Amino acid sequence: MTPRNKELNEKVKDERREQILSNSLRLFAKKGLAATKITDISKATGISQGLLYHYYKSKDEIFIELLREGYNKMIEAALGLESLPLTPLEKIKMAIEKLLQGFEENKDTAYYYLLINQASIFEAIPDEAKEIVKSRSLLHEVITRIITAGQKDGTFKNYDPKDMAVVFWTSLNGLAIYNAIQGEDFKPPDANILIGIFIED
Amino acid sequence: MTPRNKELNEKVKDERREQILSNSLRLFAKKGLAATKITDISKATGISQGLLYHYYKSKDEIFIELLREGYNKMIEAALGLESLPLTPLEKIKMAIEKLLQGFEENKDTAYYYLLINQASIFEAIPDEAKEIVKSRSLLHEVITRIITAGQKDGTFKNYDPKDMAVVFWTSLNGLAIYNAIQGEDFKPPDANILIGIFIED
DNA sequence: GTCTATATCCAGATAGAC
DNA sequence: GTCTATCTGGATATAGAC
Repeated sequence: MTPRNKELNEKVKDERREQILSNSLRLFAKKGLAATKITDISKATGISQGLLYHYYKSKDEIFIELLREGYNKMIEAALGLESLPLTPLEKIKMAIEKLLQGFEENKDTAYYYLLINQASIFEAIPDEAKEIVKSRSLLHEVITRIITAGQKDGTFKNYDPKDMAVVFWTSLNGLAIYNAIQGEDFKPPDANILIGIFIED
Repeated sequence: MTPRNKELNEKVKDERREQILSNSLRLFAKKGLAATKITDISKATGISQGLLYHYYKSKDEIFIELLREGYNKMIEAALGLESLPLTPLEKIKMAIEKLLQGFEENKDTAYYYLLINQASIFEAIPDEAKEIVKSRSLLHEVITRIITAGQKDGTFKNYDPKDMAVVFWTSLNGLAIYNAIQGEDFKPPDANILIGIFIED
């Protein structure tokens, strides 16, 4: 086998792994880890159940990889947002709008939220998954910093910034769930309603 | 067997059923329907696995009964709130405070939320459970009516009342989830933060 | 009513042929 | 790489003894 073919094969393998991940994300989000059968995933991907083990060594491994992926995306987005040359208010507005828009345009965004929720709430998930969700506090910290800055410059209300960050995240999480439940019927609420948490308008 | 004994036996049976329900609620909320094994429930209740089938004919039946119970409690609470002789603002304040307080004092309140979420999100739940969660819209309608009244009397902001009801419910739902995740560490955020969704303060 | 034993089924994972 | 066949374990539900 020439190096060229080797490279091509690797690419094909990666693509197949991508397909598996993508199908698993939807299934895990809509059925939950325990209720999603390995055959559900193989059927959705159009391969035999045995072949799936050629790409991943267990159902848990797929779940963990997706969870890690989801977390990384969120943390990157949060840190990216924080570093933009914007006022705190503009940052919060942008976060809310981007997320609501993301929910509407691409179901994957909301699916990742559902995965993280599962991993956070449920006890019966792999240890490695539990480890990943512990980093949740990082996201709270980013938002808390932005809120504190917004209070310093006088634009934000003066409640405990940690409380405000909790309300911020739990509200968006609640909306992600609502979006997943509504499916195609989802219509995002006016972003200004949520911004009322932070400022007088 | 005298009627007196019959009555007593019925009572004992009801109590045992109550214990099973109570343990199942916690387990279903924390592990999910699919990952909760019938032996988990019997162990928690301190009875043999076989005996459980004397009280309920399947795991699904227990789940459905709990779901129905949770819904009835919420709808009763919502309708009760609506009929109180209070202003719309007072009603909303009361709803938020009572719920946050309920989350803190009694984990069952949040567990019911988690059950309803599972039933709403997951596809792999019994048909009868799906039917129950369809009545969710009733709760939205009650809050929408209160919001509309608050807009008429000029105290509430003038966004689409349906959007505001969505934000209201999804926020509280998000907080219920957060509470369940935090467990004993849960400290409810200042209720006034949420009230900022509705009014200028 | 309560338990232990067991029938039945199904799912995760592996083995081996092509 | 891909499939079919199979092993193994575990979970639901039932049966039957006490």
